[in-house]
Amino acid sequence: MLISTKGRYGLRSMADLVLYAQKKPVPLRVIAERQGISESYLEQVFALLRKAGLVNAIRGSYGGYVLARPAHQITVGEVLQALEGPLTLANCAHRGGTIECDKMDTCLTMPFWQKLSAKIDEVLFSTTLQDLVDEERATGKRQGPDPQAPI
Amino acid sequence: MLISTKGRYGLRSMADLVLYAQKKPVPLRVIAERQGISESYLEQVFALLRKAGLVNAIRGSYGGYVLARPAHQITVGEVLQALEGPLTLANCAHRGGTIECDKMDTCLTMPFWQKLSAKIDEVLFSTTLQDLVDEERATGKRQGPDPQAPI
DNA sequence: TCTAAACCCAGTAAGTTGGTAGGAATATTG
DNA sequence: CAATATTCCTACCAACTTACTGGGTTTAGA
Repeated sequence: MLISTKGRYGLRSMADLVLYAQKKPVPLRVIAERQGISESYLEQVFALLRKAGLVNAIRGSYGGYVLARPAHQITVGEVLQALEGPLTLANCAHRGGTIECDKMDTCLTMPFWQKLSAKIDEVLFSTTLQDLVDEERATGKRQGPDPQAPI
Repeated sequence: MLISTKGRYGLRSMADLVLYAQKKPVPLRVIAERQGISESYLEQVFALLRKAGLVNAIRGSYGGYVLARPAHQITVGEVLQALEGPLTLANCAHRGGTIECDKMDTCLTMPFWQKLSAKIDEVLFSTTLQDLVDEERATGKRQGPDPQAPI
């Protein structure tokens, strides 16, 4: 399992926000209940998301969390990077360049890691939160109220 | 860092075998020295590779390891799977099907994990050890003797 | 003022990582 | 047969990570 619960819970929670935080902020208690996740653990997840500027918090009663940007402007890669740290496969293959590897000249595997990383980034940073819920709508799995429906 | 040293050391060692184990077995001591890896740690890596049927061991003096199959018949995916265990991103996305997820019906992220896993597997299981050294030859980085050269 | 929420920090049990150490079994060479 | 070089096996370890739990503080709406 390459992605920890932090990343998986966080991504599910962000998708949850897309669906349910259109009109007003959603409190963690509700997300935790709906997604079956410990609320105090989710706190730590959202602390990271907030620090990364992906969600805005509204404190006090009737508060909660909302997306900081429209769903189609937040990529899955941004979310996972905020929660899991840099998504590198090896030191020699990470977004934006190469770092510290004394064997760069002779390493037989570096080009492979870089190629794989590029492929992964291609998916991660081209898929947005909107894509997640759109796919869901297309297959007709979703349960909650239609967030796009006029009220 | 999604791939641990076991996977990275192992892949580098397998590439090393492609280059240097054409005529006779290569002892761990030599690989460890050439790749700058602890020999006793490499032992554990090669125990896994042997159990996965990817290398054959020759015991005793003048022994060592050789590839169990030609380099173009061993994929990077096989090597990493033997060393890292199943390369799944989440429970709901692993090679050959879906397992235990009580939220399958409503999970917004499952299709994404499956799509990403498929992309990764595409690279992992279409790249062979031979491809690693071929790329190396193309860019002219390699140092050792040409294993394809007639003797 | 009551209450519901975000926020913050500390701790923790279990598992993983990246090794080290010591020795037993096996095969080759002299 | 003896010496040597190798694989093979098991146990151990310290540091780190994971997936939480708990206790309290601050903030804002009714």
